[in-house]
Amino acid sequence: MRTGTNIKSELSGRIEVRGILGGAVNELGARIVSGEWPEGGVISREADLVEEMKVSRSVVREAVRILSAKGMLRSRTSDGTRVQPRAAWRLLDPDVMEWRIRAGDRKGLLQDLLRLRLVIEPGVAYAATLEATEAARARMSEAWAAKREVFADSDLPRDLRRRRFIETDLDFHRALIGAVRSQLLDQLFSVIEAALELLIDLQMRARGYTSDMIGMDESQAMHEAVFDAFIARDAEGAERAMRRLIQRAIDDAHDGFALLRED
Amino acid sequence: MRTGTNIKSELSGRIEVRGILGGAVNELGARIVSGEWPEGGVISREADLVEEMKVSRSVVREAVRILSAKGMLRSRTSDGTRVQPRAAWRLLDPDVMEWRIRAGDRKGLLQDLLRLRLVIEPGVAYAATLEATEAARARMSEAWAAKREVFADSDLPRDLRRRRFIETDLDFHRALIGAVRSQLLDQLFSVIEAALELLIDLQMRARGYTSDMIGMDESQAMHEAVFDAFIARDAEGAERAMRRLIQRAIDDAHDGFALLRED
DNA sequence: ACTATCAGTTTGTCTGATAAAGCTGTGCGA
DNA sequence: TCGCACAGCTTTATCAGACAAACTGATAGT
Repeated sequence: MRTGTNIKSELSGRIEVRGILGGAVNELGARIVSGEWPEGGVISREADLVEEMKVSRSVVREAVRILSAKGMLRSRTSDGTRVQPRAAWRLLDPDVMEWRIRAGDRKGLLQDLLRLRLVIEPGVAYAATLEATEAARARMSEAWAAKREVFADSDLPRDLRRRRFIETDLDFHRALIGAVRSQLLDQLFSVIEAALELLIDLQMRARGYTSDMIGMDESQAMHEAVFDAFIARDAEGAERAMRRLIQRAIDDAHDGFALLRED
Repeated sequence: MRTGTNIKSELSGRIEVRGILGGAVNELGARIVSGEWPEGGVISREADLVEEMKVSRSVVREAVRILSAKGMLRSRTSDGTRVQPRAAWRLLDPDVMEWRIRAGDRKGLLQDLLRLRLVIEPGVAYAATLEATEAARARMSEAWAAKREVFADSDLPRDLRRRRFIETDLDFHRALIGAVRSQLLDQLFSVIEAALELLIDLQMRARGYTSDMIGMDESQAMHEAVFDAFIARDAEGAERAMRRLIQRAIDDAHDGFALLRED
């Protein structure tokens, strides 16, 4: 089942794009986020795109439709197809997210994503603690037990342990979010999570090493605080503990990215 | 500029869809959310859609592409075009949101949206209080002053006052969110806000009356508590006050919807 | 200065033909 | 009997070309 590597090549949740059209969509999407055309500016005419990309007009048109559906383009007869202002883009769409991540400005995106998590997850912890059903409480206990077990198992190979640490960590957060029972929240989190995963992965590759597990102990203790408060039905306590946890992740990420280029 | 009515006919942020294609996209989108085809089931073949909708094959294909870009459909040669599971739909996309709202299950959607607000906005208040720049603090003060002025001005015609009350209320929340300086958060909120607006509007129409201003005093006092804590840089206080505020809105909405059909 | 009109540009829509992908049943061989 | 290669069928994918419609900007007439 598992691929044997924890390297993610693509952000999950994306639309499957096969064939010629898939290539055209990705190319166009990448060209747009790259800033090849300014916001509000017209892109190449259909006829020109046909030549540039060596595909038929129908493929060009369908690709443009897809990008338009994501808020990135807008066509009008005789005026051409224009790049929409970024504020109109579906920034939370996995495809848009991936193009942006690959196009650069990873630091800004990372900050934005982590900030979003910092804003949302404490509230999630609060609401989950108050509203969890018995089933949800049981699921949380399982997730915590699994996380704890992996943490304690020092016999595991370093790499496998690291992978399982991340997996059980994600599952812990997912279980908490699941307790709130909101489709919108589930989806929101899955996009944030996938984007962070890709971002962090690219980051690690760029630095040419697999991050070690420094800070694991603190992280584990902080998760325990969240879990304990959750079980004790202490919503405010869970909220505070979660805030500390995310804040620490942000500090770590900041340190990690500090070595990088921009800013 | 203003239309003279505060009735919203369409959710803001939607892709502009003109012409024949626009009609086809909306029809197909509506048919999908209506459950005409089960999740995972194949929809009509291209050739059949051409007949059903009386449009050309290119229009059908472009419409399908747009819906696919929103995660609602997926096409494969020889297997047909299938409705994707709801979890794959871009639920936060304004178009998808509008189709869902119009298709029914308004109560479930309203609950989900309000729950999302309840989870997010206290965290927003917390982060905004900590991170606001001087400019953001000034903007908040303006927003609060405007809200206060409208509230105090009992000379305004009832209808106008109500409208301005809602406007200044929204602006208050927008100013707070702006203080966090996150594009993703801005966009997330704008979708939630637009959806709630449409939902509440349809609700009021359904009940055939314009909601009066009962509860305005309490609402105003709660906003004041948020503002005061924000100004005093009391992040936890702002968070708590915001939570009370949203919770009350939820209770009100629940009362309002209680008269309705389902559940 | 203003308006109606016309020519030109670009996307929108329709049609038909062919390619490619994927499913399904058939029959051959072990 | 089981499994597998293959052929035929279904459906979407891609290409090509023609004409329609929407909009722009220039121009001519008042």
